[in-house]
Amino acid sequence: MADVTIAGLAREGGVGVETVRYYQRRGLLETPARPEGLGSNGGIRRYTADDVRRLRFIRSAQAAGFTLEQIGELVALDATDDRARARQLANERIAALDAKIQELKRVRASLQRLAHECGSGSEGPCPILTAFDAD
Amino acid sequence: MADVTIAGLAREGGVGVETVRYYQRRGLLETPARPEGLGSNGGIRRYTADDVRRLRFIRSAQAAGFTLEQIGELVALDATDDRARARQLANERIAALDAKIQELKRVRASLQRLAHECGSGSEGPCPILTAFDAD
DNA sequence: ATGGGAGCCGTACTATGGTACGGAGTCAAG
DNA sequence: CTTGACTCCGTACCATAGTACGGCTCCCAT
Repeated sequence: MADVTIAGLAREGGVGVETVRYYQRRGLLETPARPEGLGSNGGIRRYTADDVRRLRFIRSAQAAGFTLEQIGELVALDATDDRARARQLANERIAALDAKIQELKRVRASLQRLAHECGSGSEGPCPILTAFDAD
Repeated sequence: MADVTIAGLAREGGVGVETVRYYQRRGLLETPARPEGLGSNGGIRRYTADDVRRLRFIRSAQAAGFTLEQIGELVALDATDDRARARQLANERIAALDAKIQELKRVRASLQRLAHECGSGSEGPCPILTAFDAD
């Protein structure tokens, strides 16, 4: 993959240009040096496959429930060899994910019950407000 | 359960007083009339078990991923008998939950792999930035 | 009778994660 | 040689979901 401009990077990462800039401001992505001097395209920054990888990492990590602040730590960590810290962060997140998954399953069951109760018959209100009562 | 003041309601719902007020402003909770006239406690509003139920519903629905706006619709819906709409909202959310649960499981697996790779050996960085690459 | 804690209310501020805007420079095509 | 697309940069604005603040009233205990 040839180096790309910020728009290309954004496209590869599935985000908008402004979001890339925002991540740069947050320190999650680096801002490559502007090529200066003659013969340079008007100082347009170029991004590498590495930047794309980083950006995709950010999106996945977000999906995993990390905040941008935590992601910043992870990104920084990648350059170090503090395996213990990396493991710790991962394990904390796994525990949080497990809890979250359980919770989502519970509410899913409640919604299923609600949909079912609202599905049979066709009169009167269905008990929305009590939908989660057995949780 | 005797009727309670706003602080009691908040306590029962596991939220702060300010949050209750916020929900009232959003129209998710009703603001009971202030008892006026002599013999009334200085116009302090009282909340019922029904309000507590409502508040708890809001919290559960939030956990289910509904936004406050959607929750507003659900609460309003409870008073009607539009079963179809209620079912629709529930089913949409179930689908979204299923997707979310799958996604969380995927990233969980990635994190597990990351933790594992960072766990064996104790030298060099672990490949944080590629942790999600197989997703 | 007085001081503290609740309640009431409006308004302002916060955090998170973006999204938009305006001006200036630069490049390529028509 | 102008038009349009894109970059760069700073700054401002947005939505969501709260959280805090200050001023006022009121009741109860000391």
